[in-house]
Amino acid sequence: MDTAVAAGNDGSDFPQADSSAMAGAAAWPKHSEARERLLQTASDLFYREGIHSVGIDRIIAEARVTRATLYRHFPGKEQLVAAYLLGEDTALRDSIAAAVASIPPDKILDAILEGIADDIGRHHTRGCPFINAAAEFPDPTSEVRRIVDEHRRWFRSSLEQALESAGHSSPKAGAASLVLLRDAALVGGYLDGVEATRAAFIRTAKTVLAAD
Amino acid sequence: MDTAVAAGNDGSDFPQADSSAMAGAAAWPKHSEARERLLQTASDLFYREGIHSVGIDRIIAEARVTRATLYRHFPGKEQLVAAYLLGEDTALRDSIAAAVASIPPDKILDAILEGIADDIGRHHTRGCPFINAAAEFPDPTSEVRRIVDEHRRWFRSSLEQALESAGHSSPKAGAASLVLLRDAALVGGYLDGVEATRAAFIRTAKTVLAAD
DNA sequence: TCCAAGATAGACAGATCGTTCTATCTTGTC
DNA sequence: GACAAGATAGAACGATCTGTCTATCTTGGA
Repeated sequence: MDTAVAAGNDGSDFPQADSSAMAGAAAWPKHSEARERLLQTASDLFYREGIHSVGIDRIIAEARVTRATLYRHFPGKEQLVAAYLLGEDTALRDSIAAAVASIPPDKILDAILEGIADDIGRHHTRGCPFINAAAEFPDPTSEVRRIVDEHRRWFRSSLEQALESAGHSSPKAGAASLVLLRDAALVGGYLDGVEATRAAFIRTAKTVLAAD
Repeated sequence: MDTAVAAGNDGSDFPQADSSAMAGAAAWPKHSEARERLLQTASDLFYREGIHSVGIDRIIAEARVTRATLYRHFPGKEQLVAAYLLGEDTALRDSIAAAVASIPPDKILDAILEGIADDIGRHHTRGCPFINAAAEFPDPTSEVRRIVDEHRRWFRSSLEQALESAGHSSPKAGAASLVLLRDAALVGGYLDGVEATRAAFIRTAKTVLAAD
Protein backbone atom coordinates (compact mmCIF):
# COMPACT_ATOMS: atom_id res chain seq x y z
CA MET A 1 0.00 0.00 0.00
CA ASP A 2 1.28 3.38 -0.99
CA THR A 3 2.00 5.62 1.98
CA ALA A 4 0.66 8.55 0.00
CA VAL A 5 -2.83 7.25 0.60
CA ALA A 6 -2.34 6.47 4.24
CA ALA A 7 -4.92 7.93 6.50
CA GLY A 8 -3.84 10.21 9.27
CA ASN A 9 -4.95 13.52 10.51
CA ASP A 10 -4.94 15.14 7.13
CA GLY A 11 -8.70 15.05 6.89
CA SER A 12 -11.00 14.56 3.99
CA ASP A 13 -10.87 16.77 0.98
CA PHE A 14 -14.02 18.68 0.31
CA PRO A 15 -14.31 20.67 -2.85
CA GLN A 16 -13.67 24.35 -2.35
CA ALA A 17 -12.72 23.81 1.25
CA ASP A 18 -11.22 26.98 2.62
CA SER A 19 -7.71 26.59 3.98
CA SER A 20 -8.12 29.43 6.46
CA ALA A 21 -9.16 26.81 9.02
CA MET A 22 -5.56 25.61 9.01
CA ALA A 23 -4.39 28.96 10.31
CA GLY A 24 -6.75 28.61 13.25
CA ALA A 25 -5.22 25.23 14.05
CA ALA A 26 -1.90 26.93 14.71
CA ALA A 27 -3.39 28.51 17.85
CA TRP A 28 -3.80 25.12 19.54
CA PRO A 29 -1.45 23.99 22.25
CA LYS A 30 1.56 22.58 20.55
CA HIS A 31 2.59 19.04 21.30
CA SER A 32 6.14 17.84 21.14
CA GLU A 33 7.52 16.64 17.84
CA ALA A 34 8.04 13.15 19.18
CA ARG A 35 4.48 12.91 20.40
CA GLU A 36 3.13 14.04 17.05
CA ARG A 37 5.37 11.63 15.19
CA LEU A 38 4.15 8.86 17.46
CA LEU A 39 0.50 9.64 17.00
CA GLN A 40 0.86 10.06 13.26
CA THR A 41 2.65 6.73 12.92
CA ALA A 42 0.19 4.93 15.14
CA SER A 43 -2.76 6.42 13.27
CA ASP A 44 -1.34 5.31 9.93
CA LEU A 45 -0.70 1.81 11.19
CA PHE A 46 -4.05 1.47 12.93
CA TYR A 47 -5.92 2.57 9.86
CA ARG A 48 -3.92 0.58 7.33
CA GLU A 49 -3.41 -2.64 9.23
CA GLY A 50 -6.00 -2.73 11.99
CA ILE A 51 -5.71 -1.98 15.67
CA HIS A 52 -5.17 -5.31 17.40
CA SER A 53 -2.80 -6.48 14.68
CA VAL A 54 -0.37 -3.68 15.39
CA GLY A 55 1.55 -3.90 18.65
CA ILE A 56 3.32 -1.28 20.69
CA ASP A 57 6.76 -2.54 19.57
CA ARG A 58 5.88 -2.00 15.94
CA ILE A 59 4.57 1.49 16.58
CA ILE A 60 7.57 2.74 18.54
CA ALA A 61 10.00 1.20 16.06
CA GLU A 62 8.36 2.91 13.09
CA ALA A 63 7.81 6.18 14.93
CA ARG A 64 11.41 6.10 16.23
CA VAL A 65 10.39 6.92 19.76
CA THR A 66 10.94 4.91 22.91
CA ARG A 67 8.57 3.04 25.10
CA ALA A 68 8.97 5.62 27.81
CA THR A 69 7.98 8.37 25.40
CA LEU A 70 4.86 6.50 24.42
CA TYR A 71 3.78 5.90 28.01
CA ARG A 72 4.69 9.38 28.99
CA HIS A 73 2.13 10.78 26.59
CA PHE A 74 -0.49 8.02 26.61
CA PRO A 75 -1.42 5.94 29.66
CA GLY A 76 -1.99 2.89 27.50
CA LYS A 77 -2.62 1.57 24.01
CA GLU A 78 -6.31 2.23 24.22
CA GLN A 79 -5.70 5.93 24.79
CA LEU A 80 -3.48 5.97 21.73
CA VAL A 81 -6.32 4.42 19.74
CA ALA A 82 -8.70 7.02 21.14
CA ALA A 83 -6.35 9.79 20.05
CA TYR A 84 -6.23 8.32 16.55
CA LEU A 85 -10.01 8.31 16.29
CA LEU A 86 -10.33 11.79 17.76
CA GLY A 87 -7.83 12.97 15.17
CA GLU A 88 -9.97 11.49 12.41
CA ASP A 89 -13.09 13.02 13.97
CA THR A 90 -11.50 16.46 14.26
CA ALA A 91 -10.26 16.42 10.70
CA LEU A 92 -13.70 15.65 9.35
CA ARG A 93 -15.40 18.21 11.58
CA ASP A 94 -12.95 20.83 10.38
CA SER A 95 -13.59 19.94 6.77
CA ILE A 96 -17.35 20.11 7.14
CA ALA A 97 -17.16 23.37 9.07
CA ALA A 98 -14.95 24.88 6.37
CA ALA A 99 -17.30 23.72 3.63
CA VAL A 100 -20.37 25.07 5.45
CA ALA A 101 -18.60 28.39 5.96
CA SER A 102 -17.71 28.80 2.32
CA ILE A 103 -20.49 27.12 0.34
CA PRO A 104 -24.05 28.44 0.03
CA PRO A 105 -26.82 26.36 1.66
CA ASP A 106 -28.37 25.27 -1.61
CA LYS A 107 -25.04 23.83 -2.75
CA ILE A 108 -23.76 22.30 0.48
CA LEU A 109 -25.36 18.91 0.03
CA ASP A 110 -23.83 18.40 -3.37
CA ALA A 111 -20.51 19.46 -1.93
CA ILE A 112 -20.80 16.96 0.91
CA LEU A 113 -21.69 14.16 -1.46
CA GLU A 114 -18.83 15.06 -3.75
CA GLY A 115 -16.56 15.22 -0.75
CA ILE A 116 -17.51 11.73 0.32
CA ALA A 117 -17.10 10.39 -3.19
CA ASP A 118 -13.70 12.02 -3.40
CA ASP A 119 -12.64 10.84 0.03
CA ILE A 120 -13.11 7.15 -0.67
CA GLY A 121 -10.68 7.39 -3.55
CA ARG A 122 -8.11 9.64 -2.01
CA HIS A 123 -7.94 9.10 1.74
CA HIS A 124 -10.21 6.55 3.25
CA THR A 125 -9.31 3.75 0.90
CA ARG A 126 -9.37 1.14 3.60
CA GLY A 127 -12.86 1.73 4.74
CA CYS A 128 -14.14 3.93 7.50
CA PRO A 129 -11.82 4.27 10.51
CA PHE A 130 -14.82 4.38 12.83
CA ILE A 131 -16.58 1.35 11.38
CA ASN A 132 -13.30 -0.56 11.32
CA ALA A 133 -12.57 0.33 14.93
CA ALA A 134 -16.06 -0.70 15.97
CA ALA A 135 -15.48 -4.09 14.34
CA GLU A 136 -12.49 -4.59 16.62
CA PHE A 137 -14.07 -3.16 19.78
CA PRO A 138 -17.35 -4.89 20.54
CA ASP A 139 -17.74 -3.53 24.06
CA PRO A 140 -20.28 -0.71 23.84
CA THR A 141 -18.99 0.80 27.08
CA SER A 142 -15.43 1.22 25.86
CA GLU A 143 -13.94 4.61 25.13
CA VAL A 144 -13.42 3.62 21.53
CA ARG A 145 -17.09 2.95 21.06
CA ARG A 146 -18.04 6.13 22.85
CA ILE A 147 -15.94 8.10 20.37
CA VAL A 148 -17.41 6.23 17.43
CA ASP A 149 -20.95 6.87 18.65
CA GLU A 150 -20.31 10.55 19.27
CA HIS A 151 -18.76 10.93 15.85
CA ARG A 152 -21.72 9.31 14.18
CA ARG A 153 -24.19 11.44 16.14
CA TRP A 154 -22.37 14.59 15.05
CA PHE A 155 -22.23 13.50 11.44
CA ARG A 156 -25.94 12.66 11.31
CA SER A 157 -26.88 15.94 12.88
CA SER A 158 -24.60 17.82 10.47
CA LEU A 159 -26.45 16.22 7.58
CA GLU A 160 -29.79 17.11 9.16
CA GLN A 161 -28.72 20.72 9.45
CA ALA A 162 -27.47 20.81 5.89
CA LEU A 163 -30.73 19.32 4.64
CA GLU A 164 -32.74 21.75 6.72
CA SER A 165 -30.87 24.81 5.54
CA ALA A 166 -31.20 23.57 1.96
CA GLY A 167 -34.96 23.56 2.48
CA HIS A 168 -35.37 19.80 2.44
CA SER A 169 -38.87 18.65 3.40
CA SER A 170 -37.77 15.88 5.84
CA PRO A 171 -34.25 16.54 7.07
CA LYS A 172 -34.26 13.67 9.58
CA ALA A 173 -35.34 11.01 7.10
CA GLY A 174 -33.03 12.40 4.44
CA ALA A 175 -30.09 12.41 6.82
CA ALA A 176 -30.83 8.84 7.89
CA SER A 177 -30.70 7.76 4.26
CA LEU A 178 -27.52 9.68 3.59
CA VAL A 179 -25.82 8.24 6.67
CA LEU A 180 -26.63 4.78 5.32
CA LEU A 181 -25.15 5.71 1.98
CA ARG A 182 -22.07 7.30 3.47
CA ASP A 183 -21.34 4.17 5.49
CA ALA A 184 -21.88 2.06 2.40
CA ALA A 185 -19.62 4.24 0.27
CA LEU A 186 -16.73 3.77 2.66
CA VAL A 187 -17.23 0.02 2.92
CA GLY A 188 -17.87 -0.39 -0.80
CA GLY A 189 -14.93 1.76 -1.81
CA TYR A 190 -12.66 -0.56 0.14
CA LEU A 191 -14.19 -3.90 -0.75
CA ASP A 192 -15.72 -3.43 -4.19
CA GLY A 193 -13.54 -0.82 -5.83
CA VAL A 194 -13.64 2.94 -5.79
CA GLU A 195 -14.99 3.79 -9.22
CA ALA A 196 -18.02 1.54 -9.22
CA THR A 197 -18.85 2.45 -5.65
CA ARG A 198 -18.48 6.14 -6.31
CA ALA A 199 -20.89 6.00 -9.22
CA ALA A 200 -23.46 3.95 -7.33
CA PHE A 201 -23.16 6.16 -4.27
CA ILE A 202 -23.71 9.40 -6.14
CA ARG A 203 -26.56 8.01 -8.21
CA THR A 204 -28.32 6.54 -5.19
CA ALA A 205 -27.87 9.64 -3.10
CA LYS A 206 -29.27 11.78 -5.89
CA THR A 207 -32.24 9.45 -6.13
CA VAL A 208 -32.85 9.80 -2.42
CA LEU A 209 -32.60 13.58 -2.48
CA ALA A 210 -34.83 13.84 -5.49
CA ALA A 211 -37.54 11.71 -3.89
CA ASP A 212 -38.33 14.34 -1.23
CA MET B 1 -24.82 -9.96 24.87
CA ASP B 2 -27.48 -12.59 24.84
CA THR B 3 -26.23 -15.89 23.45
CA ALA B 4 -29.56 -16.31 21.73
CA VAL B 5 -28.52 -13.67 19.22
CA ALA B 6 -25.03 -14.94 18.69
CA ALA B 7 -24.16 -15.48 15.09
CA GLY B 8 -23.16 -18.87 13.95
CA ASN B 9 -24.11 -21.07 11.07
CA ASP B 10 -27.81 -20.73 11.62
CA GLY B 11 -28.15 -18.30 8.72
CA SER B 12 -30.44 -15.43 8.23
CA ASP B 13 -34.15 -15.72 8.58
CA PHE B 14 -36.01 -14.93 5.43
CA PRO B 15 -39.75 -14.68 5.52
CA GLN B 16 -41.49 -17.75 4.11
CA ALA B 17 -38.22 -19.55 3.71
CA ASP B 18 -38.87 -23.20 3.08
CA SER B 19 -37.39 -25.49 5.70
CA SER B 20 -37.02 -28.38 3.24
CA ALA B 21 -33.48 -27.10 2.62
CA MET B 22 -32.59 -28.25 6.11
CA ALA B 23 -33.36 -31.81 5.14
CA GLY B 24 -30.90 -31.50 2.24
CA ALA B 25 -28.18 -30.45 4.63
CA ALA B 26 -28.37 -33.82 6.36
CA ALA B 27 -26.93 -35.46 3.22
CA TRP B 28 -23.60 -33.69 3.69
CA PRO B 29 -20.54 -35.47 5.01
CA LYS B 30 -20.84 -35.48 8.76
CA HIS B 31 -18.01 -33.98 10.78
CA SER B 32 -17.15 -35.12 14.27
CA GLU B 33 -19.06 -33.63 17.18
CA ALA B 34 -15.88 -32.12 18.61
CA ARG B 35 -15.02 -30.43 15.33
CA GLU B 36 -18.49 -28.98 15.03
CA ARG B 37 -18.44 -27.78 18.62
CA LEU B 38 -15.07 -26.16 17.95
CA LEU B 39 -16.18 -24.41 14.78
CA GLN B 40 -19.43 -23.27 16.33
CA THR B 41 -17.64 -21.84 19.36
CA ALA B 42 -14.97 -20.17 17.29
CA SER B 43 -17.58 -18.69 14.96
CA ASP B 44 -19.56 -17.27 17.87
CA LEU B 45 -16.46 -15.77 19.44
CA PHE B 46 -15.08 -14.39 16.19
CA TYR B 47 -18.36 -12.72 15.39
CA ARG B 48 -19.12 -11.40 18.82
CA GLU B 49 -15.68 -10.30 19.90
CA GLY B 50 -13.56 -9.95 16.79
CA ILE B 51 -11.00 -12.25 15.28
CA HIS B 52 -7.61 -11.03 16.51
CA SER B 53 -8.99 -10.39 19.99
CA VAL B 54 -9.85 -14.03 20.49
CA GLY B 55 -6.93 -16.38 20.92
CA ILE B 56 -6.67 -20.12 20.45
CA ASP B 57 -6.61 -20.73 24.22
CA ARG B 58 -9.95 -19.02 24.65
CA ILE B 59 -11.53 -20.95 21.82
CA ILE B 60 -10.43 -24.39 22.98
CA ALA B 61 -11.38 -23.60 26.57
CA GLU B 62 -14.89 -22.56 25.62
CA ALA B 63 -15.32 -25.31 23.04
CA ARG B 64 -13.98 -27.90 25.55
CA VAL B 65 -11.63 -29.42 23.00
CA THR B 66 -7.88 -29.71 23.11
CA ARG B 67 -5.21 -28.03 21.14
CA ALA B 68 -4.45 -31.23 19.31
CA THR B 69 -8.08 -31.52 18.23
CA LEU B 70 -8.03 -28.02 16.88
CA TYR B 71 -4.85 -28.58 14.88
CA ARG B 72 -6.02 -31.94 13.75
CA HIS B 73 -8.97 -30.34 11.97
CA PHE B 74 -7.52 -26.96 11.02
CA PRO B 75 -3.91 -26.35 9.99
CA GLY B 76 -3.94 -22.96 11.67
CA LYS B 77 -6.04 -20.15 13.07
CA GLU B 78 -6.53 -18.57 9.70
CA GLN B 79 -8.16 -21.73 8.38
CA LEU B 80 -10.52 -21.68 11.33
CA VAL B 81 -11.41 -18.10 10.44
CA ALA B 82 -11.96 -19.13 6.84
CA ALA B 83 -14.27 -21.92 7.97
CA TYR B 84 -16.27 -19.44 10.04
CA LEU B 85 -16.73 -17.14 7.07
CA LEU B 86 -17.56 -19.99 4.73
CA GLY B 87 -20.19 -21.09 7.24
CA GLU B 88 -21.73 -17.63 7.19
CA ASP B 89 -21.56 -17.57 3.39
CA THR B 90 -23.19 -20.99 3.07
CA ALA B 91 -25.96 -20.09 5.45
CA LEU B 92 -26.88 -17.00 3.51
CA ARG B 93 -26.67 -18.77 0.17
CA ASP B 94 -28.99 -21.46 1.47
CA SER B 95 -31.45 -18.87 2.71
CA ILE B 96 -31.51 -16.99 -0.57
CA ALA B 97 -31.82 -20.20 -2.57
CA ALA B 98 -34.71 -21.31 -0.42
CA ALA B 99 -36.45 -17.98 -0.79
CA VAL B 100 -35.97 -17.95 -4.55
CA ALA B 101 -37.35 -21.48 -4.77
CA SER B 102 -40.50 -20.66 -2.84
CA ILE B 103 -41.31 -17.04 -3.62
CA PRO B 104 -42.58 -15.76 -6.97
CA PRO B 105 -40.25 -13.44 -8.92
CA ASP B 106 -42.39 -10.36 -8.46
CA LYS B 107 -42.26 -10.78 -4.69
CA ILE B 108 -38.66 -11.89 -4.23
CA LEU B 109 -37.18 -8.45 -3.86
CA ASP B 110 -39.54 -7.48 -1.09
CA ALA B 111 -38.73 -10.76 0.60
CA ILE B 112 -35.00 -10.12 0.37
CA LEU B 113 -35.37 -6.64 1.77
CA GLU B 114 -37.54 -7.91 4.59
CA GLY B 115 -35.01 -10.64 5.22
CA ILE B 116 -32.21 -8.16 5.56
CA ALA B 117 -34.26 -5.93 7.82
CA ASP B 118 -35.13 -8.94 9.97
CA ASP B 119 -31.58 -10.22 10.03
CA ILE B 120 -30.05 -7.10 11.52
CA GLY B 121 -32.34 -7.39 14.51
CA ARG B 122 -32.23 -11.13 15.01
CA HIS B 123 -28.87 -12.49 13.97
CA HIS B 124 -26.34 -10.09 12.65
CA THR B 125 -26.56 -7.64 15.50
CA ARG B 126 -22.85 -7.00 15.57
CA GLY B 127 -22.51 -5.88 12.03
CA CYS B 128 -21.63 -7.87 8.96
CA PRO B 129 -19.22 -10.76 9.57
CA PHE B 130 -17.60 -10.13 6.19
CA ILE B 131 -17.15 -6.39 6.63
CA ASN B 132 -15.88 -6.95 10.16
CA ALA B 133 -13.40 -9.57 8.97
CA ALA B 134 -12.20 -7.29 6.20
CA ALA B 135 -11.52 -4.57 8.76
CA GLU B 136 -9.18 -6.95 10.57
CA PHE B 137 -7.55 -8.43 7.44
CA PRO B 138 -6.17 -5.66 5.26
CA ASP B 139 -4.12 -7.93 2.99
CA PRO B 140 -6.11 -8.31 -0.22
CA THR B 141 -4.26 -11.50 -1.09
CA SER B 142 -5.24 -13.32 2.09
CA GLU B 143 -7.69 -16.20 2.09
CA VAL B 144 -10.00 -14.23 4.34
CA ARG B 145 -10.27 -11.45 1.82
CA ARG B 146 -10.72 -13.89 -1.03
CA ILE B 147 -13.72 -15.38 0.77
CA VAL B 148 -15.13 -11.93 1.52
CA ASP B 149 -14.75 -10.87 -2.11
CA GLU B 150 -16.33 -14.04 -3.44
CA HIS B 151 -19.22 -13.69 -1.02
CA ARG B 152 -19.85 -10.14 -2.07
CA ARG B 153 -19.67 -11.05 -5.78
CA TRP B 154 -22.23 -13.77 -5.26
CA PHE B 155 -24.54 -11.51 -3.29
CA ARG B 156 -24.42 -8.76 -5.89
CA SER B 157 -25.10 -11.16 -8.68
CA SER B 158 -27.99 -12.70 -6.75
CA LEU B 159 -29.56 -9.28 -6.46
CA GLU B 160 -29.00 -8.65 -10.16
CA GLN B 161 -30.78 -11.89 -10.99
CA ALA B 162 -33.64 -11.10 -8.67
CA LEU B 163 -34.05 -7.65 -10.21
CA GLU B 164 -33.89 -9.07 -13.68
CA SER B 165 -36.50 -11.75 -13.03
CA ALA B 166 -38.69 -9.13 -11.40
CA GLY B 167 -38.54 -7.17 -14.66
CA HIS B 168 -36.45 -4.32 -13.33
CA SER B 169 -35.22 -1.93 -16.02
CA SER B 170 -31.58 -1.72 -14.84
CA PRO B 171 -30.71 -4.76 -12.75
CA LYS B 172 -27.03 -3.88 -12.47
CA ALA B 173 -27.57 -0.35 -11.25
CA GLY B 174 -30.34 -1.45 -8.94
CA ALA B 175 -28.22 -4.20 -7.48
CA ALA B 176 -25.35 -1.78 -6.93
CA SER B 177 -27.66 0.47 -4.95
CA LEU B 178 -29.08 -2.40 -2.94
CA VAL B 179 -25.63 -3.73 -2.11
CA LEU B 180 -24.79 -0.30 -0.73
CA LEU B 181 -27.94 -0.32 1.35
CA ARG B 182 -27.42 -3.86 2.58
CA ASP B 183 -23.92 -3.00 3.77
CA ALA B 184 -25.24 0.11 5.44
CA ALA B 185 -28.07 -1.76 7.14
CA LEU B 186 -25.67 -4.15 8.79
CA VAL B 187 -23.33 -1.38 9.92
CA GLY B 188 -26.15 0.89 11.01
CA GLY B 189 -27.99 -1.86 12.85
CA TYR B 190 -24.90 -2.41 14.96
CA LEU B 191 -23.84 1.16 15.51
CA ASP B 192 -27.00 3.23 15.37
CA GLY B 193 -29.69 0.90 16.65
CA VAL B 194 -31.82 -1.65 14.89
CA GLU B 195 -35.21 0.03 14.73
CA ALA B 196 -34.11 3.33 13.26
CA THR B 197 -31.79 1.62 10.82
CA ARG B 198 -34.43 -0.84 9.75
CA ALA B 199 -36.88 1.92 8.96
CA ALA B 200 -34.34 3.99 7.04
CA PHE B 201 -33.12 0.94 5.15
CA ILE B 202 -36.55 -0.15 4.00
CA ARG B 203 -37.63 3.35 3.11
CA THR B 204 -34.45 4.07 1.15
CA ALA B 205 -34.52 0.75 -0.64
CA LYS B 206 -38.13 1.30 -1.64
CA THR B 207 -37.18 4.73 -2.95
CA VAL B 208 -34.40 3.22 -5.01
CA LEU B 209 -36.61 0.50 -6.44
CA ALA B 210 -39.40 2.92 -7.21
CA ALA B 211 -37.07 5.26 -9.07
CA ASP B 212 -36.45 2.79 -11.89
C1' DT C 1 24.99 28.00 34.41
C1' DC C 2 21.06 25.69 36.32
C1' DC C 3 16.93 23.34 36.05
C1' DA C 4 12.78 21.26 34.36
C1' DA C 5 10.65 18.97 30.72
C1' DG C 6 11.03 15.61 27.70
C1' DA C 7 13.76 12.70 25.00
C1' DT C 8 16.79 8.48 24.55
C1' DA C 9 18.31 3.41 25.32
C1' DG C 10 17.11 -0.13 26.88
C1' DA C 11 15.91 -4.12 30.65
C1' DC C 12 12.39 -6.43 32.91
C1' DA C 13 7.97 -8.71 34.22
C1' DG C 14 4.09 -11.53 33.62
C1' DA C 15 0.96 -12.82 30.38
C1' DT C 16 -0.56 -14.40 26.06
C1' DC C 17 0.08 -15.70 21.35
C1' DG C 18 -0.01 -19.60 17.66
C1' DT C 19 2.11 -23.82 16.74
C1' DT C 20 4.21 -28.50 17.59
C1' DC C 21 4.46 -32.54 20.05
C1' DT C 22 3.98 -36.86 23.28
C1' DA C 23 1.37 -40.14 25.75
C1' DT C 24 -2.82 -42.05 26.63
C1' DC C 25 -7.66 -42.96 26.31
C1' DT C 26 -12.20 -43.76 23.78
C1' DT C 27 -15.15 -45.43 20.32
C1' DG C 28 -16.84 -47.90 16.50
C1' DT C 29 -16.05 -51.40 13.06
C1' DC C 30 -14.44 -55.80 11.52
C1' DG D 1 -9.88 -58.81 20.49
C1' DA D 2 -7.44 -55.82 17.11
C1' DC D 3 -7.12 -51.68 14.95
C1' DA D 4 -7.81 -47.12 13.15
C1' DA D 5 -9.67 -42.72 13.80
C1' DG D 6 -10.21 -39.28 16.72
C1' DA D 7 -10.52 -37.65 21.26
C1' DT D 8 -8.17 -36.19 25.72
C1' DA D 9 -4.51 -33.89 28.86
C1' DG D 10 -1.33 -31.40 28.80
C1' DA D 11 4.00 -29.64 28.09
C1' DA D 12 7.04 -27.09 25.50
C1' DC D 13 8.66 -23.68 22.21
C1' DG D 14 9.79 -19.16 20.42
C1' DA D 15 7.69 -15.04 19.71
C1' DT D 16 5.05 -11.22 20.92
C1' DC D 17 2.05 -8.63 23.88
C1' DT D 18 1.35 -4.41 27.15
C1' DG D 19 2.99 -2.01 30.75
C1' DT D 20 6.73 -0.57 34.35
C1' DC D 21 11.05 1.08 35.39
C1' DT D 22 16.13 2.93 35.66
C1' DA D 23 19.78 5.65 34.02
C1' DT D 24 21.28 9.06 31.12
C1' DC D 25 21.16 12.61 27.69
C1' DT D 26 19.20 16.86 25.29
C1' DT D 27 17.02 21.17 24.87
C1' DG D 28 15.14 25.54 25.89
C1' DG D 29 14.20 29.12 29.10
C1' DA D 30 15.33 31.83 33.19
